[in-house]
Amino acid sequence: MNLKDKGKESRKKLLEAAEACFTKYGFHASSVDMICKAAGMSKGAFYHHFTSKQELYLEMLDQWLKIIDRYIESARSDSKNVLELFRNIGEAKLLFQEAAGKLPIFIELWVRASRDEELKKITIGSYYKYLELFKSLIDEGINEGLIKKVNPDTVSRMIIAVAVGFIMQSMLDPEGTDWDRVARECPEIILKGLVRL
Amino acid sequence: MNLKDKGKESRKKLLEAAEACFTKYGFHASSVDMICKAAGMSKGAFYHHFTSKQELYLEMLDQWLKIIDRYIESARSDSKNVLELFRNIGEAKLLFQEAAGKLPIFIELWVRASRDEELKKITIGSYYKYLELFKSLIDEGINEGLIKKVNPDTVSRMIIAVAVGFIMQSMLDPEGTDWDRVARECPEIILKGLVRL
DNA sequence: AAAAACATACCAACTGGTCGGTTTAATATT
DNA sequence: AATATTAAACCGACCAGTTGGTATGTTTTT
Repeated sequence: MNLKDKGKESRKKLLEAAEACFTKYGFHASSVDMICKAAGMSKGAFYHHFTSKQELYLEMLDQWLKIIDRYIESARSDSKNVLELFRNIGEAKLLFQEAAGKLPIFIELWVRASRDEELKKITIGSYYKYLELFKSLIDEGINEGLIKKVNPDTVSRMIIAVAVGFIMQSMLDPEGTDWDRVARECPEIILKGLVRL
Repeated sequence: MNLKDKGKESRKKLLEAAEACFTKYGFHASSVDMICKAAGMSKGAFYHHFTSKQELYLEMLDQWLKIIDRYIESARSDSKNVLELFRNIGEAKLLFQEAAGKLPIFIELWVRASRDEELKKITIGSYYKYLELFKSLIDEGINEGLIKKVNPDTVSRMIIAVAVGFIMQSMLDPEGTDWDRVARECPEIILKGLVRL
């Protein structure tokens, strides 16, 4: 293997080891030493590839956001209209299976971001991206007559709240219920409402 | 002032200082030294009143859970039926004003609890308490014919998801919208649904 | 030979917690 | 009322352990 590829591979190994540690123990409790050992490499290698622990964290985050992007994009292209999109997002098999292990990191990021300006900028950037996406979808739905005349801002934030809230709960109480089922049923309830007419 | 009262007061001062620090910097980043300085006391005093940083944290948490209890209780007694209760909980003036500053601690607790067995027991205990409360309320609503025949587990977890999700968002983006308004409008939307009939 | 990739020893800063001693207030004794 | 005794409240120097990060040297590929 040539040098460049070896470097890339080491970088990847470190990133994967870090991800595993962060998931298990959290960002702070995962020391650089621990990550290095988990990756089977030395501290020198670590600081050869990354300038700091935070930088590695940001790169990890960046890769993760790209995955979410792809996921949303695919849900979007699989859907004929807004209602179907919501149902497809709720399907969330990807979110609760493939990426389930990474969710604690995501939540921890959110908490850290509220106190770290650098993280906040990045996180809030993505947050607004999805917020605006949802808003425009709801607007669209309203114009098409599919959705009631509601405040798109409120509803968008509500959708995000539900998603984030489920992640939080599944983290605390993973065995408490069938989260796949909850994620499946929930969009339908939001769309149709609780009150008996 | 007598000794006993002086002790209680010091304890209180430490708890308040700790709460302020935890809110601003988080549990980990708030060192015992920092808390002591903020309280205007010494480390000796700290460890005279608490056996560890964690113990203080747990006591703070305990007091906080009692406040939430009182809040839920009052919303409950102010409501004639289930639907009204949901609307009153959504009112949430208490939640987003009086206690707004404490919310980051609450979320951080949640994240820490997913990794700390002692914290998890306590947190999940409260979680189930409210979960069961909501479930029984929804059952009641279904029996009364006010609410559609939905899965009470799903809906209960959805309600908690919305609440927690809003807290998370208001933490990251406090000025992004009128969270009071969102909290007011949201229960109505959940009750009535999004789809135009 | 040059440069990228990696290893090892090391450090300054900081952490939660301890410990011996001092102050202060309540109580018992004279 | 004055004094001695006791125990809670408090202080701050100190410790052992850990951390992120550095400095310097070695190996490996180009």
